[in-house]
Amino acid sequence: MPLEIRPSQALKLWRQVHLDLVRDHDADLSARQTAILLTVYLELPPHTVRGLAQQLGVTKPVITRALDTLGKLGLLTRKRDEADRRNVVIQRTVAGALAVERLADLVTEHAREIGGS
Amino acid sequence: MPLEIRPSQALKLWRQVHLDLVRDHDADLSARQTAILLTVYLELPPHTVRGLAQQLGVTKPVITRALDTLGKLGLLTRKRDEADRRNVVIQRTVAGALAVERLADLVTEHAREIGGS
DNA sequence: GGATAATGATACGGGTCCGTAACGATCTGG
DNA sequence: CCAGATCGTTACGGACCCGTATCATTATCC
Repeated sequence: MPLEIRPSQALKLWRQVHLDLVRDHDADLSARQTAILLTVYLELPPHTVRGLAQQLGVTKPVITRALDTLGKLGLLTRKRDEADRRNVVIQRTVAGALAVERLADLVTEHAREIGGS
Repeated sequence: MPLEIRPSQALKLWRQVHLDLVRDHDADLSARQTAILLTVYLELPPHTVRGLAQQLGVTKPVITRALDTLGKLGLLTRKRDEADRRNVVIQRTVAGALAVERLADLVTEHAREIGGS
């Protein structure tokens, strides 16, 4: 059973959630950073720099820098892979899980408000 | 009739759309820029710097700079208000309307894909 | 008309991010 | 064991954005 949503509703939803994110002084994440954050929290581990770069279609330094920022915000951490010490494994944090959960609530709540318009 | 969506679906939707935005090399807009763009295209004109600053809860230079960027991308333009020449009216553009429409399609399409999960 | 208020833009010092190119560390295979 | 491949990070010059304070322009009101 598909999720029914019309273009006009989609835009209202997108706008309202972004307004909330901005007004709550949640860090002003870019589209790239958001994509990385959600990929780490929704897809099965392990997550590596190279893997994320491939999934997003960007270069590795872009991922490294985004991880610097997201790490500074406490939304995730890095750990050396002991099996193959060339790799770095990106791990979730409590703060990151809370932020993602909060985003989910924001979206669902605004979706309910919008309703049939 | 409210728009039914569960938190897990909301997150999947949010991630998929952001992944598409990143992969298509659509300009990597921040949450603030997105909020401004959608406000201009969804709310009734006229839009001013001061009005947008109030709605987003940010200072005026933030709006000015965002308009610089969005203007450079061709997504909207500024025009002096002839009635009160202190004001600047933010106007929509064809390219901006297309980008917004494309975002709407992206959201609706991914919503359909996600369905009952 | 002249003081006051309001609007949007700009200056500033500091931080972040960009893409390209190079780098050190680590693994792999002959 | 050592050349080559692979991983993530860093260096670099340039562009953008931040928040605060200030600016020029325009309108208002006595």
